[in-house]
Amino acid sequence: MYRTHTCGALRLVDKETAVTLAGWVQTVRKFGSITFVDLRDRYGITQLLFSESLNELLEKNPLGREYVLQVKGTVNERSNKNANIPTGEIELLVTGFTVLNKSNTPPFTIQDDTDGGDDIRMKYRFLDLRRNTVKKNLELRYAVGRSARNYLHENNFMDIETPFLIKSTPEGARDFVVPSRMNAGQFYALPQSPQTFKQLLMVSGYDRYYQIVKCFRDEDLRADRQPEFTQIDCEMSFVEQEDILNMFEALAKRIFKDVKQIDYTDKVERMTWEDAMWTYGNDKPDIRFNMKLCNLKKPATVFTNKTGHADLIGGVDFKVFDEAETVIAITAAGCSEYTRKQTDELTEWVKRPQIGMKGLVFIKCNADGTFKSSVDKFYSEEKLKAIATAANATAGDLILILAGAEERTRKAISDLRMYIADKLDMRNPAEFKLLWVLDFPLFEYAEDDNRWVARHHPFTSPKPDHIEVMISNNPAIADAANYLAHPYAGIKANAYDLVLNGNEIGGGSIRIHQRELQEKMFAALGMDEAEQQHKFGFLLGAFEFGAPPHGGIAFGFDRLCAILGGSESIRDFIAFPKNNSGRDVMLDAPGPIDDKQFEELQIKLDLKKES
RNA sequence: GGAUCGGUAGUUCAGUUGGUUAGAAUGCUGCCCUGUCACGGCAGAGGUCGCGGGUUCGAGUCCCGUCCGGUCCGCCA
Repeated sequence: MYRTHTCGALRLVDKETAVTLAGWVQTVRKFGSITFVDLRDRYGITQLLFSESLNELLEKNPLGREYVLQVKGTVNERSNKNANIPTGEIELLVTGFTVLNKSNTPPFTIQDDTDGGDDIRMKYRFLDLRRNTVKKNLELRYAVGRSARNYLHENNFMDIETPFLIKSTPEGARDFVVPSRMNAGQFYALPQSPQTFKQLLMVSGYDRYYQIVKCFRDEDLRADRQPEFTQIDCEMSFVEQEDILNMFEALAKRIFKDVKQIDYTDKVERMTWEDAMWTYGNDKPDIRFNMKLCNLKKPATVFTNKTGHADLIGGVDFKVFDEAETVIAITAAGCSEYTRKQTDELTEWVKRPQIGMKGLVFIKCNADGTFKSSVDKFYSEEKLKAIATAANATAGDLILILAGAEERTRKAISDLRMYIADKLDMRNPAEFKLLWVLDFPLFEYAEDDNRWVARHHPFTSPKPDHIEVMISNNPAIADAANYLAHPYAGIKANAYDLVLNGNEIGGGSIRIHQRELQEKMFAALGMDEAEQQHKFGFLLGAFEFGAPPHGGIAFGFDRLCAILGGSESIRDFIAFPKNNSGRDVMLDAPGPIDDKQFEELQIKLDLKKES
């Protein structure tokens, strides 16, 4: 038997017990003729005490960092206790030991506050994973998964595996492809999600399905995006949107409870996509803080029932505003005392290429009720006051205004809102606030191809009221410049996103389950009958054999874990993540393959040269 | 596809207008130390300054290219 206890198990009640421990040497502290060693495993750290009698043995078998050690001894009450660790009241008085394996000196220290940078830690990820901080993240991930599985199991969901080797359907994200040896010249694709399979499972009658499953997308990466990532993938039959929202906000609450011991009793707020875009300029707003947008001008299009305060800045006062498609203000509470340097910094921030605005207008609402703005020479005190009232600003606040093309300005002011909120510590990492965003547009206009693309995916059903519009209109876009006038632009989907603190953690929809509507949808996306049959014939066929009404949702598991763990990056919540370029720096993957492999695949490599 | 920041000791970093022998901390090695737990003290080893080219009397420092890493935009149904 290698060990009788783990390194986190022993307490004062075990005093005098003879035990055997095994683990890794964390540190060796030689202190004259006695030696302290911290022995570490997954469960904790136990201090070992080597007395003078063992010095000869220690000289023959020296110990170094990360050596794998088996020790026999008796549990001893410490004379100096350490309140910082659970085993701090005891130590093991060593009677004998065996070095099970030696170790090279690790390239970075295996400690919470490691001296290693990301690069070296990823290269030696197996050592990084020994660190407590990384281990805690993986434990959190395991807890989230367990909580989700328990909840879904209790609600009759059944875990069913779906295949990884499937067919490429270049709609949406790029597929990772895998060549088939037995079918020379043909390729599998790795699934971007098990979407069609879970729908087929609904047709098969497995009315509540879930899977915690890897998905693959060959797109460029970010701190919160990996080429292979994990979803909590769910689908239900005989449900309406309301059923799904209730079922899965309860799942989110359950995870909060199990993992963070948070009783999320508040009702989860709901907001239409239009309201989210209008009020926050963003389809995944962080609603932990207010700072709503004030549209100073009626927007050109997009919104059907929204009007801005056109009268406040209409006319011929300030050319930049008068000519801009959109003018939007936000109020930074209590910032009227910002110095020139601080406002300049904000201006520089919005002028960065990533934001891409030409400038920033600000109005200081002074404590005495007067105003000081960068547009004083264009606007009267009365007008500034009217703007302040509209922007919900009071004395002591700072109003920030961006103007420009609608889409860009909306995105910029939304980014600025988050930037200001971070600056003012309005995003409390210990607070969690969920939000359902509903009624997304069904279609998006793809300028490059002058056609419609599915905003969510092509299996999403339109709102019942909008089905008629979809069926009775031709999807062809005659006037590309005025695509928003096309009836399809206004069609809303039975789709919903679950947003947590400004992050999309889940998204789904009520699906199409009738062949005719699905065909119409494919046609709207520019697929003719032959292409539909070739790519999705199996699904269209299945819909003719009693497909029930159904819908579902998928949660981004890695991202959810990162948010619950208080991190921006999902990499620390994945045991073996890829880097920014999609490489595994530990394996040095991807890499070339042998000529023999090419031969078996009957493939000849002919890389296209860059022009 | 694009923007931007970085690459100097095992590791994390500093390195001034280009100027003698490239530093610190930590880790590592040796010696001393019987209550440490970020132990302490003394001594020591450790560098193709990512790579290639250029400018210069002289390049870690300036220029060009390239590779690698971080972040972001596009992209991510």
